[in-house]
Parts: sequence; structure tokens; C-alpha cells
Amino acid sequence: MLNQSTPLDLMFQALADPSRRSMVERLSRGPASVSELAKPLAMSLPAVVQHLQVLEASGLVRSAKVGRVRTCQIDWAALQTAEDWMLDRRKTWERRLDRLGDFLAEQEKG
Amino acid sequence: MLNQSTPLDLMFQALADPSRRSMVERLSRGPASVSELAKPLAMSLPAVVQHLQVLEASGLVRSAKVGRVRTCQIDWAALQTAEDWMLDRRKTWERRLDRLGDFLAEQEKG
DNA sequence: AATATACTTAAGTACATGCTTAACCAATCG
DNA sequence: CGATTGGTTAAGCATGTACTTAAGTATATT
Repeated sequence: MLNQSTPLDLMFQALADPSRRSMVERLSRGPASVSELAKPLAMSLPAVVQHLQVLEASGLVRSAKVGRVRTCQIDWAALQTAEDWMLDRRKTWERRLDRLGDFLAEQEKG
Repeated sequence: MLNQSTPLDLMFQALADPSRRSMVERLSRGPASVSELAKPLAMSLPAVVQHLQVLEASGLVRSAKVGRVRTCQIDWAALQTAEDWMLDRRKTWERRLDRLGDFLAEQEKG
């Protein structure tokens, strides 16, 4: 893949990893520092920071450093984008079922 | 990653690729054969089949072969699983905001 | 000032992913 | 039957991903 990733690519890719989802899960309960995010994960700090970078690149998480502590938080609007894609698919699907229903009803009548 | 992927991993991973999302998008408008799925994609048939395998492994798509044609369709329940994960995060977040609101209201009163 | 804390940077490695081409097989059409 | 259509299998290759360890840099704490 020639690194022409769309926001949606980056978003779903970011959510495809259980460690990163655990970080998002933690952040949905409120902001946290990098080491707080790292605590439940069985890996080195640099690894966690790399996951964090993936999350930030996807837009799902933002962070800022104050003193020596980097505090992270969810960007809900970004998560919404991914959710919306799925909602759109479902709507298309439901419209299709409606049309199918109409068609069958017509058959019944005719 | 040591191939201990959960359903959610596979689902998000499957949706992280634009070709695969295009296939899901097509299937949300109704069933399709492998070559119908391939038509809009600028890649070889085997590549498309590999994407299809990823989608099937994730549970998002099911397929069956009749004669020499393999017909594919979305498994909506699976897509729902991914959507639910995101809804759960949002609910947690909203509960948190509610508690914060209550707290601030208390401060106001006291 | 010395030490500990909270990251950060860099480099390396093993494995996964997204393709490709070539060859193959089994239905169906003429 | 022989050619075509629709898909399948296998092998290979370039790039990406998920870690690791080692060393470094600020910012507190004592």
C-alpha cells in the first residue's frame, strides 16, 4: 500500500489493535498520562508511545505535554466518523430491504 | 502480533483497507459475485479473493458457491459488533460528562 | 547537587500484509 | 468436444507493523 491512507483507513487501522483499543477504552473514562495508559499493558514504554502515535495520527486521540507529563484524551468527533461509516452502510441496507418489502407487497396485490 | 486475534481485531482490521471497504459498500446494496466485487478495483482477481478472505475471516461477509459463481453477502450482525464497541465507548464518555455536570452543579449550589 | 521520574529517540528484528504472476480446475457456451 | 468464463492455488516479493533494547533529555524531588 503506497501510504495514501485516508482518515477512515487510519481510524479503523488504529482500532484494529487490542492494546490501542484498551488505551481508547481507558481514555473514554477520562484523560490519562502516557504511563497510566501503559500500566495495564505488558510491553515497554516505547511500544506504548508508538501505539499512541498511531492513535494520534488517526485523530482518535490528542495529547499535550505539561512539565514532564504528557496528558492524552479522546477526540470524540473522530470516533464518530468511523461510527458514521457503519451507520451509512446500515442505512443503505435498510433502504434496500424496504424496497424489497415494497416489491413483495406489490407481488402479493397483483 | 502473535496471531491471537479477537473478532473485534479482525473486524476493524478488515475495515481498515479502502478496497475492502469498497467491497462492503457494494455488498450493502445487495449480494454480488466475486468478479462484480472486483470490477471497480484496480487489481488482479487473486488480490480481490484475498481481500474477500479477510472479510470472511472477520465475519463481515459470507459467501457460497453455486455452479462456478461465488455469491457474497454482508453479515450485518458482525458489523453491529464493531458499531457496538464504539457506542459503548461513547456511553462511558457520556456518563462521565453527566457525573462532571452533577459535580459542577453541586459546586454551584454549595 | 544528586537522584528519580516521565518520557523520547534511534536502531534493529521478526512477522504480517497487499500485492503480483503463472498455472490450474471446473462449469457452461457454441 | 473445444473454448470461454469464473474462480482457485501457489509462490514470491516489497513494504508495513509491533515490538525490543540501549541511550538520551528534560523536569521534578530530596
